[in-house]
Amino acid sequence: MDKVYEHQKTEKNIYQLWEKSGFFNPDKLPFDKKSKPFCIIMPPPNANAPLHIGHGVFVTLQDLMIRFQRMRGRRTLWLPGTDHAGFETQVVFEKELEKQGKSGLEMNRDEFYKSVWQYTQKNKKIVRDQLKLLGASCDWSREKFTLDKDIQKTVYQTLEKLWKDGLLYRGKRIVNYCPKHKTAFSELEVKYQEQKDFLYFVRYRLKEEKNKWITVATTRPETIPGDTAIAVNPKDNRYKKLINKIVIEPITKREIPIIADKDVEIDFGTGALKITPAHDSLDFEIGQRHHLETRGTLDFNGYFNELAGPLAGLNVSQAREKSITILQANGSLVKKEEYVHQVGHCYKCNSRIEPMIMDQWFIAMTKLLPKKNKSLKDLAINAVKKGEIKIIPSRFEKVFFHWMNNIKDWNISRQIRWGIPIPAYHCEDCKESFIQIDKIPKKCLYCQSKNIKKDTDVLDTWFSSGQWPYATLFDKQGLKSKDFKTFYPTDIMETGWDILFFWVARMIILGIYYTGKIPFKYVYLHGLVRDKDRQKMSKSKGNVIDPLAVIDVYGADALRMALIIGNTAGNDIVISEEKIKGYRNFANKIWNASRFVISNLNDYDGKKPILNTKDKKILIAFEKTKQKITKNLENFKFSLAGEALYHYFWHTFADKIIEEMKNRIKENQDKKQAQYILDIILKDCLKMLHPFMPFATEAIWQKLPHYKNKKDNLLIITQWPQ
RNA sequence: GGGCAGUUAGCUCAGCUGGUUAGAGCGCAUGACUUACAUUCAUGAGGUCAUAGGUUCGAAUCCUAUACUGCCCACCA
Repeated sequence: MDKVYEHQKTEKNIYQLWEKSGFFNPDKLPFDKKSKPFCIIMPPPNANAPLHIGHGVFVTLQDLMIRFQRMRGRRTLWLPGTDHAGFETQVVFEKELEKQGKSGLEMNRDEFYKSVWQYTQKNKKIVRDQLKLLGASCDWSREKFTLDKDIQKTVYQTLEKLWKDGLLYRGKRIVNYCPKHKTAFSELEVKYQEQKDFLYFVRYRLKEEKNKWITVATTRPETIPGDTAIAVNPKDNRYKKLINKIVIEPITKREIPIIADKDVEIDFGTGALKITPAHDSLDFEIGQRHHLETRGTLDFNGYFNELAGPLAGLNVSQAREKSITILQANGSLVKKEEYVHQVGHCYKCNSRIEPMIMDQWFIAMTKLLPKKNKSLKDLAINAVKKGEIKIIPSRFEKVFFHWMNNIKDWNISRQIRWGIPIPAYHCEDCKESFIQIDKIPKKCLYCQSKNIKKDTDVLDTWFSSGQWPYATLFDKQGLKSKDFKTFYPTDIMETGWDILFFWVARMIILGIYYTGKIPFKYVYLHGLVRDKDRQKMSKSKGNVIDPLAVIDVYGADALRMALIIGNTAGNDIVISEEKIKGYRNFANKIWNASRFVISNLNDYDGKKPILNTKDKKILIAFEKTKQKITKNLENFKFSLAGEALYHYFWHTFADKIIEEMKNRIKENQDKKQAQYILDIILKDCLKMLHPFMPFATEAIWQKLPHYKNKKDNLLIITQWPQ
């Protein structure tokens, strides 16, 4: 054995050794067929970029659980995959094109799709190689991509079921529209930011009485041409007499009514609210209640149209300036006040989100399922309430309930080109829309007209990844597939807390809805990785740690250990090069302690000698340590388990036990007992360290004298010390 | 506006179903090339566990306030 542990020499060979064994595949494990299965479906990384250090966290934690359970004799499946990541990938890809001086707009739809396809295939391969470098013991024979034919088929079947159950509808609603990306988003993709603006007080003259006015407060005077009413609270004594009167809108001089609605806050501004149903969600709601016209004055490129009168052709900020000028000139602007409020922005490009009315597909979250007294929302809430699904740490259950209780219908239409096309058709004659998944329809489902058009939108990427736990386990038999029967519900969903709503909640909803069963029993939420100054890692800050570079210098085991220790559920973790270096040293410590033990076992027969009290005490203390470590692992306390191992191995086993036995062996005092203790403890330590630091421990295991010539004797499937 | 978390050694954090002198890693100081390992070893310094009350025989750990810090959620125009 070398004097220093050299990971570069070892890691690749060891991974190949495992792969060749086939033991990543649960069907090939030499365990009893009746032994309990254990399954984690890997959260699919986006196939649009190499992995970053944050991915290292999930890979390490999941591989840790997987290896632990495999060693405990469970038929263990860790199913890998990648995500096409619709909008995200399109944005990344277009940036790449830009760098080359090209534009996605130059390509037609098919060309664009094909180019992005190739791009993701390339990245898929990179991601796969990186996962291997990290030591991920996942079953590559079951690898999936969210755009695989079978996955898409399942996604369509879920969509069709929702449609047939009346839970999928198309409707003109206010959506969050990004004028730069020209697509609508769900609530979750909107980032609210505090912004300093002005609150403009604008007066509208009453039609019948020349000198009477009603004043509203607005931050968006440019939307005045879209006003179709002024609303006041019916309880507001100031305005009671004005209800149902007509006023003149001050920019395009249209006549609009004053109406009464309970949602108007008496105390805010003047207590009178201008209603622009086409460009504000509350206004839209009020507009619906009062059957007001929706007057869309902004087009999808972010410019005002002819309905905006004098503002036509301007963008939002130009229109705002011009509207103020007009209002000032005709005496309608009473005053303006500085005003700080929250404004929605696109989470990607930070453009201001424009609430717009669009025809989109929505999933009804609160509508009752057929023949059931429950909605999709209820299904998810109940599963967590009843404890069928446990979220770790449990404080996130509160957050989950809060979000679920206030959930809105989910807009799953995206106006982009990369993704799973929505299998929907619109009839030009009767204006109805319908879903058809197997073949392209020739006629309208409702009026038999042949004048139908395909929907050009794609599905929100979370709609497909929301079905990941069952879609990945299905084969042609769907619910009856062997893998589905064996591994579903899966055991643990391990992911970051930042996608609890985006992803975890949707998996729970869709999983229970489609299969009738929960998708997983536990949700373990890890924290985000930060640098040593607690800063979020990002390329623009230049503080990113490239996992590959780290592995190259310090080894995958060191990186894994650094990502586990100090990492507790739901809390962000801090990582620095010094920390990784420390665990590189630990790997070397394990190597050298093992080297010493192995070199002193030449004349050891492996039989258990009679031990004196002192030696027995050493073994009893070790038993306790083993129990503590196992218990911590069972309870998701990975950091504590790792720390205990680290500390025991270095400061008890290496510093004390080896030192003592070294002398005894040298002086030939109770030598057999000394050898026995070293052998026993080393082996069990290697076993327990294996899920944390798989490469070094397996490499050492292969050098243990007793196993030199035996086939199949891999640490990866060795039984966990009891 | 609502909610959640954090505040423990110079730094990063454990510990928190209450119980002996409060722990780790890194850093620091001093001394060692002792044939498993200098990616090492030995020894050591360093904390009124944010503040103020309370419960208790006993609190870093439970309760109540307060102060910072961070995060999440929300259609007051």
